[in-house]
Amino acid sequence: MKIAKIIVDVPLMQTDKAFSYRVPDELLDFLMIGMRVHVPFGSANRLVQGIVVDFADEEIFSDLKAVSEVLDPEPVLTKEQLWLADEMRHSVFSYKISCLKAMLPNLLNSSYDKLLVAADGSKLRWSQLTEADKVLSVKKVRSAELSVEYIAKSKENRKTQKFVVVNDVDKLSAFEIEKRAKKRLEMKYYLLRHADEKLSVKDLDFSSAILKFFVENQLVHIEEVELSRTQATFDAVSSDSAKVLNDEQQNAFNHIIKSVEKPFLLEGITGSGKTEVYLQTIAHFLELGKTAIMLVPEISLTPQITNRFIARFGEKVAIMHSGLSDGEKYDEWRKIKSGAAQVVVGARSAIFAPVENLGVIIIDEEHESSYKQDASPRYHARDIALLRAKWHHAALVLGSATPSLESRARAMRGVYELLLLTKRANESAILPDVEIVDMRREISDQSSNFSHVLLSKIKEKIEKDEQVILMLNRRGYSSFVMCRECGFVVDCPNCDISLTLHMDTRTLNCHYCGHVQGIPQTCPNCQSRKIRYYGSGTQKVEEELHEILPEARVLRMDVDTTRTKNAHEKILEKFGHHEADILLGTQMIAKGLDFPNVTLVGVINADTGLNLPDFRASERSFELLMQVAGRAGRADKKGEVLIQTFNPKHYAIELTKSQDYEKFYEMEMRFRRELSYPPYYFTVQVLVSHKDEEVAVQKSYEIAQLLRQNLTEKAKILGPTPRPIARTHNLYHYQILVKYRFEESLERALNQVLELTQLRENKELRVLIDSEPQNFV
DNA sequence: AGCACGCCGACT
DNA sequence: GTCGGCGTGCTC
Repeated sequence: MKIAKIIVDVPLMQTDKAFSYRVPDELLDFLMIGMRVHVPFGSANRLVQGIVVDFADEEIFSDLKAVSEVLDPEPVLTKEQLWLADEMRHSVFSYKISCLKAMLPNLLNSSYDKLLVAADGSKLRWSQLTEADKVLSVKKVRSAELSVEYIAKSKENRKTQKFVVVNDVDKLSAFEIEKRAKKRLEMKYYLLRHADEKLSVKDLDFSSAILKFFVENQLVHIEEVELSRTQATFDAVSSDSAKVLNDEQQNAFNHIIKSVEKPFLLEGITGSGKTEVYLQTIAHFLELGKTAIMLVPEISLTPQITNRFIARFGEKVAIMHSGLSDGEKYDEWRKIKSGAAQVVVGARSAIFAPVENLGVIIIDEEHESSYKQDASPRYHARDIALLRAKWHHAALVLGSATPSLESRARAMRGVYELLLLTKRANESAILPDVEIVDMRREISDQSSNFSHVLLSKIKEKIEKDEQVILMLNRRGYSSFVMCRECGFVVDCPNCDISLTLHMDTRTLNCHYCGHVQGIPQTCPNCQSRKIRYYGSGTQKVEEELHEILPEARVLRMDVDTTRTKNAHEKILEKFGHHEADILLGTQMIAKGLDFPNVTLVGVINADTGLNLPDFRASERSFELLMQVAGRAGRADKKGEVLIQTFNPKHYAIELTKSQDYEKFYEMEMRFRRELSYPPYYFTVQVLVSHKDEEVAVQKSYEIAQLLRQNLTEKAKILGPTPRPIARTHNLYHYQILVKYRFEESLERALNQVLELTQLRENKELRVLIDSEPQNFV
């Protein structure tokens, strides 16, 4: 008997293993590892989706159930991907099915429903019943008036277009149609007139009944053609060809294509032409008949970037990002799977793209924390890339102007090979002048967001018809509502956090649990009418700018103005056409924008992110400032950068003036060493949540104790401490941070912690394990 | 999760 | 006596 080992789509600890099913005879030759199936599961035999991961001939279980249905004509997951899922599990502390699902487009996940079958054979869909009808139906099921049938359905769908094709013109013209059938006659002549055209059924001006008549009489047939949902992008881009590399670029290129011994860290200042190196590297591997994955942070996955790849590689490119609909993602996935696309450009999850024969993986802006998924499975794209590069013997390139300390340290230790780009690719371009403005000395109006020097520079640039980018650092910042009389701040009822003001919808929103409420007119605490908006949202800065410089045309770019599809691109396009003088935005304007006419970049508040309780606060601030500074003066005009700060002496800010990554690396490493943080130590965070604060405290102490018992004395266990935002979703959160170097039994100990949640007494306890956490706030 | 089984209290 | 409430345990 052939037995299939199947991982079922029930993400729970108790079901997190392969289940055995009998393979029915008719599927013996057909079923393969990596295919999706539907299997009966549980005492009621409801159908769930599963993935075949192995076969066996024997089984200790006696009466196996059989696979009900196979969903794929060929495997949707490769052997490599199944291996990746196994490898991933050592670090992500998630379920295997969750790892596998991360590799598949959403449309390949089944949806489930139930059918209620009456004695007369009539059927009702459970999901379409009202609550009252559901109660009624349950009773009828119990009295056997109705029976239940479980259904599972793969959501996959393809976009197609139907065309009418005339079978034989002569036959059609000879075919007699009664005179009174006016519409049919009309259609006949219409078809004869357009016999050599592709007539889309959708655009046809005749009813389906008329069309049916012609089909039934075999005068025409319907042809269904599959459409790609992402086709449109390619048409608008004009192609381009390789540029000449300077000696540094050429050197980097030569190294990368020569050896796959170890990963490369390509460290290049803004404008040093990293992208051109990427493009030519990919081109090289394509010539060898191999494929490539190019990862870009989600936020910079703009048409400006993707178009460069489309311009170079045309239809060989598949683009994957979160802005695509499920259908579009599925189409791109199939383009890759079938081999039609050989270059994948995408955000984090594109690291799982089903490419075969991989030649090179490139991770641009490798320091970006968004490469780590902050929901389960908590994988880091860099780790997956290392695994895939190993499997395929592919080259791996990590690129950045400001590498993460982890990567740079590995390069220093010789784990990665360091490749430097120190010159701007366009040699006439000069590095911008960076000036730091000490806001403590701005004696003027305390409430203003603008220093005198920044204002006069803005005026100066606008007069010269040049453009300005202003960045408002929103990290660790939000606008809230406070009463000037009693100091009352409007908080979320579920979370210990102040609500954020959204002027466009005129609501107060909780960014954690999604709670929304109106803006109060009077203070809920003291009834004073002096309840005001605080904080510097971009909207408020925009208003102030408008007041001071009424003649300046301002474009605002933040989460509020980019909510709709393509809003992002439209704003950038407008700015590029000089329809505005100032682009005011949050972090999102720091990445990858290239506007030659921008000669001034102003940072309104450099330090809001600096004091966050996160050991990477300095690193993040430095990266951000370096990045935004790179937006100034990219062409022949010299750029200027003004950074407003209350901490002018902080090294993360001071060192942006000289754009000195080396010095920053040195200082930050010293600090990391002193406090035993990465890259000197590895970290793993355990997050414990419970609706009762006392239980949360008690359980987190228990867990910390358990870890202490199982780890060596060299491991440092911090906490438990309340999270910076101690309560969200009506749950109290406590965190434990383990810092370690070599702990053989760590994985086992952490799995033991997870086992604790299986105890009945811990039913309401939530434990989350995050290896190498990126965000502590 | 989602379903069945089983044990207890409130009813025709 | 039975109906239905939810606590408990299992899923090849």
